Amino acid sequence: MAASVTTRFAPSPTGHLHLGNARIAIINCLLARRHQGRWLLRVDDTDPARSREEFLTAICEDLRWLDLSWDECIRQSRRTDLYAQAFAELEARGRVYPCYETPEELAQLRRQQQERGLPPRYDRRARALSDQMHRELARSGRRPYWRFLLEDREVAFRDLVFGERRVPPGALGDPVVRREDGGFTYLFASVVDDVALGITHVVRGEDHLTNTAAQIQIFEALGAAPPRFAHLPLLLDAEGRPLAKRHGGLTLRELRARGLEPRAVVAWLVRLGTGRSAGPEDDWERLCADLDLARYGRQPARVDLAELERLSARVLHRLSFAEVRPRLVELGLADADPAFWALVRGNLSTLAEARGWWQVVRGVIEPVVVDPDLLREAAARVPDRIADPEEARRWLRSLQKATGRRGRELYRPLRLALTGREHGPELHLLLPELGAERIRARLEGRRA
RNA sequence: GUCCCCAUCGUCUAGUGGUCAGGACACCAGCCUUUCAAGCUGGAAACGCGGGUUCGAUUCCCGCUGGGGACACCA
Repeated sequence: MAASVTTRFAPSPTGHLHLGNARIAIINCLLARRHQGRWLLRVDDTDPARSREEFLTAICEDLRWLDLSWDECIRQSRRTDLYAQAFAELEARGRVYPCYETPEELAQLRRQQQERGLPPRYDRRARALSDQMHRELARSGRRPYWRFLLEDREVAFRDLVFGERRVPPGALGDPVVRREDGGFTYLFASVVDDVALGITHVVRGEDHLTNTAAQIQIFEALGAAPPRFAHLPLLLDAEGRPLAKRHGGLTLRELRARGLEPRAVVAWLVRLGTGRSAGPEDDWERLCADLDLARYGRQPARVDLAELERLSARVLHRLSFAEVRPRLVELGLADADPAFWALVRGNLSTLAEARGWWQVVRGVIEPVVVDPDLLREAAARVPDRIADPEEARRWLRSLQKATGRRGRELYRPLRLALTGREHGPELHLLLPELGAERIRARLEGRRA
């Protein structure tokens, strides 16, 4: 019954998901899971002009990348019968009315109102049309578009993020619910679906906040109790510009291409705006357990990609070999083993960097020689085998004695020769993985 | 243009008519360490501006500025 929670994520397939969309999706999913409820993917493809199948495919792919799985996928384009039925109900109750203005006329009306310092709002002029005129318009082939007749009363509701909201009568114009082409608008279809699907919590972006009062009236006109609403402030980029106005850079696809860990993206997005920071230990259960809509602030939060990238690296460092194995295979590292992963993971910022280390550990690299004398000495002393870190330590200590070098003086040249890099795993852990042959060759400055 | 929301360290935020204005992430330093990372310890860092109200405002009110959202036969 009403004990359960049902939420939905309602993207329109008109573009790729960006961080802001993803945040809404995740929070909806988390809220449902937290209450053992249902999370639905509702595809808002009521606008045939802008919706594209390939975007839907991409959206699903992106959600799966984040490891979000929906209980059901609903496509609004296949539910027009349902909307028509609800529309007929409203028509029977006199809550919708036909209008005939052209887009140009409406634009002109808005312009005139603005010039007079008035808010642009539909003036219900079509309500004044006589039956006679309706007949004439119909005969001339004009098809109407339809508006929902708002009641002149205050609408009050409590938003889970924005708090008590009161929308005075007259603050809103009658919303369009059906287009001239017969299609239903988002505003209307959304309500009908929320009723039909038993949505209990509508969590969406702040851009929908002003729709809410009108939608509440539609819920009520349909004889349904409105769900709970939570509107989250939109996200801004590092420069403080709205994400939606960006050309790119912050879509999920781009972040994935950049090598970010999906688990980091999820945790970071959920915590953003709450004052609590995300850590690598924040798995799904943890995020679920302390989700609290009331903790989100009302001001738009900024996206700091550098922060996300840091978190991503820390998440990566904790992944087990079993978890990354399939991805290593995808990277062409089918032979990678647990020892390799344990050795290098702490030095990665993205998984793709493992390839470079694979070259270092099991492949061929060009040594960097900065201290030939030292390296020659070291090469001459490489034992036949270095089986484990303990033996490696012993050898390094012996080198210390033999060369009189210690600390950085000793280790930096060795590291550069052996790995070609300034930084990396600790040498005593690395040496056994390299093997004596490779070590000797690289210390001698040979490509190996 | 009209309406709504917001304004505290770099960032996300907590908070109060009298507080050492707290935390987290980032940052800086020290320790540790063969490097990086991690870890530990310490440090620097904020109440947008102008008026009120008040014995006293970061807190309450007004204005300004700034930011966000809405005002589509888009969603």
